Amino acid sequence: MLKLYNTLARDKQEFVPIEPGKVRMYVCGMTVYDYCHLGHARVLVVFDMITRWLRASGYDVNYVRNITDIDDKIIKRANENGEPFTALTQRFIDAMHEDSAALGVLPPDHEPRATEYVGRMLAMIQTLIDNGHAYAAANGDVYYAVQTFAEYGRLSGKSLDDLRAGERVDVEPHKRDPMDFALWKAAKPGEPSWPSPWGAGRPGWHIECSAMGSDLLGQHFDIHGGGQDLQFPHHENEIAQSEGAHHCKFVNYWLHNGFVRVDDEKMSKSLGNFFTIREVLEKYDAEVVRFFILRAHYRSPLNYSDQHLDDARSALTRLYTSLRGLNAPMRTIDWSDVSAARFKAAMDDDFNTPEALAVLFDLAGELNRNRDPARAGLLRALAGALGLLQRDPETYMQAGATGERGYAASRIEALIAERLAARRVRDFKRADAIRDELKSAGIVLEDTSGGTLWRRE
RNA sequence: GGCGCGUUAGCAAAGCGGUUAUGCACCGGAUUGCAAAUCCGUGUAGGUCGGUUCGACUCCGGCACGCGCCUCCA
Repeated sequence: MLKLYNTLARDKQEFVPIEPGKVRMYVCGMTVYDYCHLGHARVLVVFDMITRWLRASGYDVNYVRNITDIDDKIIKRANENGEPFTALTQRFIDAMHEDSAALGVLPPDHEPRATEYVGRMLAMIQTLIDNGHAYAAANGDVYYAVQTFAEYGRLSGKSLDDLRAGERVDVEPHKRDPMDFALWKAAKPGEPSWPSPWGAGRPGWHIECSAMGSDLLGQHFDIHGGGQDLQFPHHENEIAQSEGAHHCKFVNYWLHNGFVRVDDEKMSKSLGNFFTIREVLEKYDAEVVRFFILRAHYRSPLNYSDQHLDDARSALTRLYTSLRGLNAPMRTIDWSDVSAARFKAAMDDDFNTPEALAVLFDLAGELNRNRDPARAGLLRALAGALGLLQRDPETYMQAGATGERGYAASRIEALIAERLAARRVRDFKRADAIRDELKSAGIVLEDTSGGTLWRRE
């Protein structure tokens, strides 16, 4: 029985899908004006893991992750670059696809772009006006009137009074209430715009997700996810828009992943303390990064540092080491097996990946003691549910070893052969010199009964 | 100021009202020509003060510290 922490209920709840056997899930994706950083990597990996686990649990999942390809920052950045905004967004969409593929993130079933849904958004805004939830202001903006939605603040646990009393609420003369938010923004000169009944303009950020979600998944669906920072105001506003327009419950379960931090501070564009995915992948194997993310529970904060990545690499190497030289066929998982059952119990408990990984390490230890191919197959199959351990062990061990400062595989093999010859005549001085030379190049040799294996450090 | 979350060993990170988490690092032993890997073993925890309990890291309360949201942010 799958239980998940629902932000809306502030508690773990048993997962009951709207339609038996099916899960409809929407996750807020990226605003594409720059390369994705590690915070984005976490959303990608976490909801990929959740999708994989739901599928492993037998659900038919329809996973939608949108792309915001029109907004203030995109326009600003495109103007700075002197390029059409569409050229900018396409470039970063391509980059995002590269990054997520590297991290082993499966493509979502649908990846709608905001600019493709403007018509749908306009219709929804009109409905909100008709329903008395929205109003067109004199400046051409259209706002949502938060006071008309009684539940406003329920998701984030804030009351309108508290919000208004907040220190940083700016007063906007066209709004009836300081907390009202824009559904449609009137175009300023030189900005990309779409025609509308309220004049040329472009959609507000929040209406995008309401429109895309309801179009692809229906007015009421199972799971909505995203980073913790989207809880307020973005998701709060989505609820107000969707329920205000459709008069039915929007989403049953709200899932929010924790932040990636640097020195105990949130990693973010505005703080400037971010590391892009591609930056990190220059130094670390993508699977190590994925493992690093899944090592922490998805709702906990995750501190980024080279030391933690090094640590993750050593740990992942232990798992791959246990599979070395074993023919581990992928099989259907027998969930009645004790280890498999432990793994399932952990994952069913709000996707407890740290606990699930502990099961994998126990299996690795078991394999090191007893080289049983069937158990190796189980280890790989369980890890596969997390998108891990799917490569050949030697491929993983040797990946990234031949770089600028590394040695080509052929050269390593030649040196190993030379060392073997030296060892045969008990010239250990020469043999050790070769090993030291490779060691300084980041290559570790391991003499086994079956010959000498090598791996990058 | 309002609302919320966290504090576990050297580092990272879980479960659990009483029984080994797990990983990295470290130490002892086995193995090895020496290593590496692996195995066996030891040690290192639960911010602080109080309460509940036969018994609390685990429940309750105070305090301290840290973090997040209240503004674009995954």
